[in-house]
Amino acid sequence: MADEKLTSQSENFSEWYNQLVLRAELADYAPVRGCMVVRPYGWTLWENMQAGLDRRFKETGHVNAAFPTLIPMSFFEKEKDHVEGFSPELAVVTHGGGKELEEKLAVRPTSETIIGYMYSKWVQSWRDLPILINQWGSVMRWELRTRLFLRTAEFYWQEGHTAHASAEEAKEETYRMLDVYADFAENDCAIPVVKGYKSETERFAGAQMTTGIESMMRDTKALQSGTSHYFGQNFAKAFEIDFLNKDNELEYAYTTSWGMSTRMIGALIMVHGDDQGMKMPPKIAPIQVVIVPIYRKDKEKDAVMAAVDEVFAELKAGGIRVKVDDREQLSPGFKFHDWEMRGVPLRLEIGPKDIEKNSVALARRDIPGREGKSFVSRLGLLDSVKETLDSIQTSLFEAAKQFRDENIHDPATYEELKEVVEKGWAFSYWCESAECEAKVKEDTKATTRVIPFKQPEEEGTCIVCGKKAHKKVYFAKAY
RNA sequence: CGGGGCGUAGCGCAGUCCGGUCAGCGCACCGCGUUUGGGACGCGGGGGUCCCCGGUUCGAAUCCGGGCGCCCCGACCA
Repeated sequence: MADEKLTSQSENFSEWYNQLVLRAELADYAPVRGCMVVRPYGWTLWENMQAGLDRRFKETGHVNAAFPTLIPMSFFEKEKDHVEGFSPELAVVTHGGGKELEEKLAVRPTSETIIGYMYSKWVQSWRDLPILINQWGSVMRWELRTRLFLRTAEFYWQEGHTAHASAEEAKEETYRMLDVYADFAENDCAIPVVKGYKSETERFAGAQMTTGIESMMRDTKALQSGTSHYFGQNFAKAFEIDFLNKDNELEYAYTTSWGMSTRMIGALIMVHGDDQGMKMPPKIAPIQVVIVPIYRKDKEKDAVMAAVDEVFAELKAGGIRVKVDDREQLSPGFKFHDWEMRGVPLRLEIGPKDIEKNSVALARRDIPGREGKSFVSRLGLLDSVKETLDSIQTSLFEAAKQFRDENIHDPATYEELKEVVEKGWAFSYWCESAECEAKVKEDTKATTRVIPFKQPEEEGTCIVCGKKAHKKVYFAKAY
């Protein structure tokens, strides 16, 4: 079992994060450098995320398929920016069946190339479009510096790849899927996000436009948790995805891709977690309610366990993901801390006093200590539990939003910007030049995160160079 | 890839300077008993190629040479 206390967030935020991931049994280090094992508690969380996303993908007309892990190396040569972006981090298979391969194979770092190749075979006519395919899988990028969930050599994700007959339609798709991500992040994960464009330098390798959702972690650093790209005809030209349009003219298709990964788990931990551990939003929590039985003598135990079993059955039948912690050798106090660390949103205590009064004790994970405890009647318990879970879901979102908004600053001068990005985000006018962007990065290590879709009416002056600026952008240190 | 730290029981560590009762501690684990509304306790017990390879030595966790791995901090990235 874990040691008693986690390193506090204020003492050492990364240490807090690492300890929490290991102790909550979300993931563990694999024998291969940079790789992780996602443990059952972490994977169940991922499955719940997958369910929320997959439902939204299906609702927007997408279907799932699977493409291979190995991609001929030559495919990466076909799109100039793409190869430049990804070659440094490719893992390459050179041998198979004991022999050196004629053509080396890359372990996919993302699947634009192989999917582009396949789409070129499948598309001849405008009637074949659009193609709206998603795949769930893993990819590998040879990262230099890794962190569990945030950046690992292999990570699990989904990648949607679509091809369309017009630029407008493909752009619509790009925005639509970013909206899906934002909706999922805010409603299911209780993580407030900013939607917007990535700057030219932050753009995905090979994309004409990259959009993303950005959120603020408890240490005020920014994390991008989902992206959606518009490729124009770049990949279509590279892989000859062409079709006859309604005017009987040969035209290249317009493609998009969009992805969200297990990094979202890292976001969840860092957006909601506190010194006690995780806080799982009820909608995706692997366990929504844990029941801790409390008793002294065997006689009490029988009565308590009978009540516990009844409550368990009632909640389970009501569709709640509920677990009874019936470990005999551990004290209730230990169990309280244990489940708090794992982030279970609602704890239910049942002891002799509750049997007497036909009640149960509820303890909310989002409100620490006595304040979060209440005693409710066994009658109508399912409704009380559901209401409380809804309330926790909402309050997690509100708390995260408040924290984020409190830490977004509007510096008046460049000097002030430099101070502000040490403890939050700066929201400033920017002339959109790469030079000014680079200067901020050099001076502060903060980068442009997103250029929000929602922009003020007025124009302003660039916080860096003072020239006329049309856009406001978030500058922040990022993961 | 540079800088720092580390590798001894499942986990966290001491021991390494100065070679020889140094194979040890805490937690976890197993057994029995008492406990249980905010991190229980007593007694008994099991568990180790001291990261690997080589060298020095009568003798190496300890000294020397080489390797491997992991973590943390910096340049690239979902």
